[in-house]
Amino acid sequence: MAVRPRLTTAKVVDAALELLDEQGADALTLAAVAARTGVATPSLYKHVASLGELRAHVGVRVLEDMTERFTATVLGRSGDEAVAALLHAYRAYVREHPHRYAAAPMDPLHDELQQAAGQKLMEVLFATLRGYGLEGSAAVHATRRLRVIAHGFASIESSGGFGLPEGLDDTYDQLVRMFLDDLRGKS
Amino acid sequence: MAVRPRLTTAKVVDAALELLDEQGADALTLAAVAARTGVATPSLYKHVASLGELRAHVGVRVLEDMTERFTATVLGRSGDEAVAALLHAYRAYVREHPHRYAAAPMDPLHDELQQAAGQKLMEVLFATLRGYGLEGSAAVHATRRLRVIAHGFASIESSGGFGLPEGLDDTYDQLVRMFLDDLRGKS
DNA sequence: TTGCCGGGCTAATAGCGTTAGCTTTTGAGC
DNA sequence: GCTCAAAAGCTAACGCTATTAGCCCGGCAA
Repeated sequence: MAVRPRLTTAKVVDAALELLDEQGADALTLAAVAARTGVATPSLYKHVASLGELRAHVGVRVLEDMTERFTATVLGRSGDEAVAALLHAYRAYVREHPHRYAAAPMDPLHDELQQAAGQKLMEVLFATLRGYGLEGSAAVHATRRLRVIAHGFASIESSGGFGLPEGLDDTYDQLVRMFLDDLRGKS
Repeated sequence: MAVRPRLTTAKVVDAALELLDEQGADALTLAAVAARTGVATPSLYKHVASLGELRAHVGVRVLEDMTERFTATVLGRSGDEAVAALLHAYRAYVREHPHRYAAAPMDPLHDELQQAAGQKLMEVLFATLRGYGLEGSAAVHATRRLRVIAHGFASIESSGGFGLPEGLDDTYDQLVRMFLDDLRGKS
């Protein structure tokens, strides 16, 4: 019979991501990944140290995915236009892949495996705020405010926390404008 | 021998909250709750329908707890002072009880059991914005922006997502000021 | 006193992550 | 092309989880 191609860590993570997208975080189980990759559950341990490590790998993929999207969005833009585009791209990503976003680590810098991917994503956010003349800690604070708005809104929206979805676009536009006004207002 | 007092749903939830505070969400297991209440695991089902329902009850408690704290904070204040106090109380609560906050439902209005508690908490936020002359949907948007800032910052901070904790107070102050400026800026 | 029923119990099941140990397959060196 | 070691699969098993079924005791009502 046809020999199936050997399994790799990357393929395991692929399967995990599919499962995550389709059925949510609770469905991301080693048994399910094994079934999808056509292998017995314990065999996965040849490619992944534990469920926790698999989750960490998934987190890295999500961070990379976001970095790619946001980089493409911001490229060729600057100033208010870039910031607004970034914020809208952030929200759009979470709407398209809610489970994926929920699986993204909030503190990637504290994990050996995720540190590099986290750093790159942060750099995109940081770079988008270039051109506002922010120096030193002011740039750090501004990046944090950006994250607070993007993550705050997206996480509440994606969990249905806003009650009725009515007027959510307006709410987000107001947040974007608030942030831009704030950026311009303080040196 | 001394008859131990009978178990009630409230006591089960009490034990669950203790466990949550002390050891985090993953430690909130029926076995652990049973051990703490001095009962066999299946006996819990006489007071709680499932682990999911227990979690929902815990969520209600957290919402009520927050409502109480925030109400006390806002009472006797108004305008910018009230809003700033509320935002700082929000952050303080999450810092004091990170696991508890993480167990709070983000969409309480969509759950029969949690709806009332969620409504009350929202009313406190809503009422705090009284006096800014916001009418109709403008008040809704403003409340949403408030939530985005409070939840966004608190959830990132409590999961260590800001990297170094340096200057976090300043970042938060800037967010508070940004929100207040925004409130005053638009009618 | 009788009987009911609420709230405890034990036993059992299915599913999970994980480990141990065996077998098969693969690929590199002679 | 053969050999042999390492990589990668497998089955069996363990302990933990939530959950269900069924029994039993003790208090309260008729």
